[in-house]
Amino acid sequence: MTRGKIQIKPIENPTNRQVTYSKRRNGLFKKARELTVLCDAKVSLIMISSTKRLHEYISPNTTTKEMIDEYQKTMDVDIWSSHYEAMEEELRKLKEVNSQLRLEIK
Amino acid sequence: MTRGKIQIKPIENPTNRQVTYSKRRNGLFKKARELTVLCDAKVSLIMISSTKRLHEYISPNTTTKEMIDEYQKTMDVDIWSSHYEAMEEELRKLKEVNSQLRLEIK
DNA sequence: AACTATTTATAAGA
DNA sequence: TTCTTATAAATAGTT
Repeated sequence: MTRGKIQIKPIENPTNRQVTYSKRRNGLFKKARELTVLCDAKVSLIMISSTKRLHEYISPNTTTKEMIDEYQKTMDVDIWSSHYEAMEEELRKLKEVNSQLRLEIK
Repeated sequence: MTRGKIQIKPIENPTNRQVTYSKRRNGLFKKARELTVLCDAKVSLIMISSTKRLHEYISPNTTTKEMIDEYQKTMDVDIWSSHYEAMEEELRKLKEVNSQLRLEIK
């Protein structure tokens, strides 16, 4: 981009990669903030670096949960379902035990 | 920014607002893609326009759910809990019935 | 962290 | 919506 155009390909050197990540992360945050204000938009932006650090931006007029709910509704996917699985298993077992107990009473 | 610098404040004219939204949304997508490739990062970007349209970018090496799980872990919030309420109530009732049945057996 | 030469993004106009 | 282009903004390489 400057001092010579770059190719969009993985930066091998870890230090350079981290520096570029920091610079561009800030650039992305700024753009997200501007979009929010200029266009009355809602933006959720979550970034995880190659060193596993997490950074997020969320528009002031919303919440991350609200954005995810909206995403789920619009994309017609059920992002919560896997979280129900353990609970469903517990429910199933309780019902089974319950049936057994009723049989014993008879 | 061009043909004169702009102020970062709400665009009142709905048509202009929509045009700017489209342009900047594409800009943000491009930056998100570049960050992913250059820095081996994971990016989740969800945008909702003032006209309630939703657009998203998710890095190819992850999923929206994985990003949300990571967010939750890092931020130490429980974004799922409100989704469990009905199930928790059902579990509570089943356990109660279960206890009653055990009492009857005795 | 700062600097700056360039590239990139984009506002307004067509 | 899509293209153009003058200008503002972002940023890669350097210090």
